[in-house]
Amino acid sequence: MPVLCQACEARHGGICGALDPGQLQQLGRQTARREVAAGTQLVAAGVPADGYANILGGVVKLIKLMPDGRQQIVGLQFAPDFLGRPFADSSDVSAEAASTVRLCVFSRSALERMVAQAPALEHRLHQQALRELDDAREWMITLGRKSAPERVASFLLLLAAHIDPLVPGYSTTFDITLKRADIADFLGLTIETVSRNLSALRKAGIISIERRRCITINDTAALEVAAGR
Amino acid sequence: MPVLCQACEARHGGICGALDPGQLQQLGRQTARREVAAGTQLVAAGVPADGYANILGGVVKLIKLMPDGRQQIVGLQFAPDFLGRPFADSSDVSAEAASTVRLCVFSRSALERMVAQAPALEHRLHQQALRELDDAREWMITLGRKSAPERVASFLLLLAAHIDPLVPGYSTTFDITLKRADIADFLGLTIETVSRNLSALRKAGIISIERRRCITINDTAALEVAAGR
DNA sequence: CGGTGGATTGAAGCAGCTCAACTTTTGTGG
DNA sequence: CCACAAAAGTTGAGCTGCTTCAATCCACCG
Repeated sequence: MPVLCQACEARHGGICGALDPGQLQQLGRQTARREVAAGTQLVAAGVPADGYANILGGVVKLIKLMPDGRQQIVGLQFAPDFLGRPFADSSDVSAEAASTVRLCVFSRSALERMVAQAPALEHRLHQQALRELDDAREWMITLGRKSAPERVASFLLLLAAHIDPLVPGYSTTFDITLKRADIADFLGLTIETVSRNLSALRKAGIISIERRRCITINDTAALEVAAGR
Repeated sequence: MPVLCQACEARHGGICGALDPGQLQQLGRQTARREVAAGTQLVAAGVPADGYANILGGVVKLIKLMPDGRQQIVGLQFAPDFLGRPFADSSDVSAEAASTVRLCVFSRSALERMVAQAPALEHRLHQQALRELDDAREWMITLGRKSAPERVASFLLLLAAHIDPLVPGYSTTFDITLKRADIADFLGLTIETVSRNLSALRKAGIISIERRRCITINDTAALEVAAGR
């Protein structure tokens, strides 16, 4: 088993966990590690994608754009998520690195070859699609029915839950990788409203903020209440 | 091939399209047709589901509920969609018939047996999950970034596109199966705002409304503009 | 140390909500 | 089949929470 894959699989179930050592080695020969800077466009909506990737580290934004420029972040992806749209020439969402992102990239044909050999691989992809569907629907209630304070609290909990794949449950101290504008686009709010509500949580003592990017959650239970569940 | 399945498959790709005639017949022996009234709970969130179904006709609401009673409809399903959460004991969304719904129901074990025999069946389920994911993300931009008038117009277009699986593109005349309260829960608005904006579209001549339930789209292009794309 | 981009804070405006009255449709029993 | 009740929908008026617009602040970097 390639050393890289060991590190990758140590986390909870990347898709490669479906492969046996031989298959893993075969795929390993067709993959490349890459590190991209924050802001890099990884997938362009409507443009045929050249390949796929597994996320080894960092945060990826999934973005949908309206013709007039309004935009909505429809999902965040973290290690060890699979990045790309299987079985389609192009995706209708764009993906952009929100932080420095480490990727394990491979071609479309390489993936298709592996799927043909290992049906369990498609099962893993299917499971991830179902998980993303659950996440998307969970976020729909946030966008449709929660107030601004509840949305901001929900966002902090979501980030705390996923930012470090090695920490089970919530991380208590972490960097918000996203800019305020990204948070606003994720929450369906304006940057001013996001800022005001972060300040409110800070003043309430529920969180602490250092240097505007580093968050400490002082009271997880209170934050959950503030998030509306 | 069972006669029932012919009618079902005539529509665009229900999951059974993945089966050969022999497999179809085998599955056919383990299925039952059922018709349920509007309002019937089909899947309860968090409760182990006894089985799955294909939708043969009607509209199904997928609902998420907050502890304090606020609710959000996170999706609508139409024929020939598959209903249920594969590979999980329970779903975290509830499903309820929004109209009289005709179903082709089968047990969990029946589905699992067929999946084991026909890998193409899982591929179909996977494709539907990806389609639902696309739909959910498309709706997230509606919830997060569109104004009330845009949301109402978007809803009418969504309904027109799916209400009759035999009509390609948009139906021009159809019944809104949903109550105003359902529409509000789908759009993240109140019933009053939904009502006002339907009236506005009617006064603008873009749609006509008869007996409060039957909609005619007079100007599809104008409705698309009103929907924000 | 000064410049730049992102973040915060304040004040005013407005879109959608709440509350309330009324209308239309649907359902039920005589 | 009609009378009546209940449910669903519409419309209006006032209010609230988020946005908009504007000024200021702060971290980072040459």
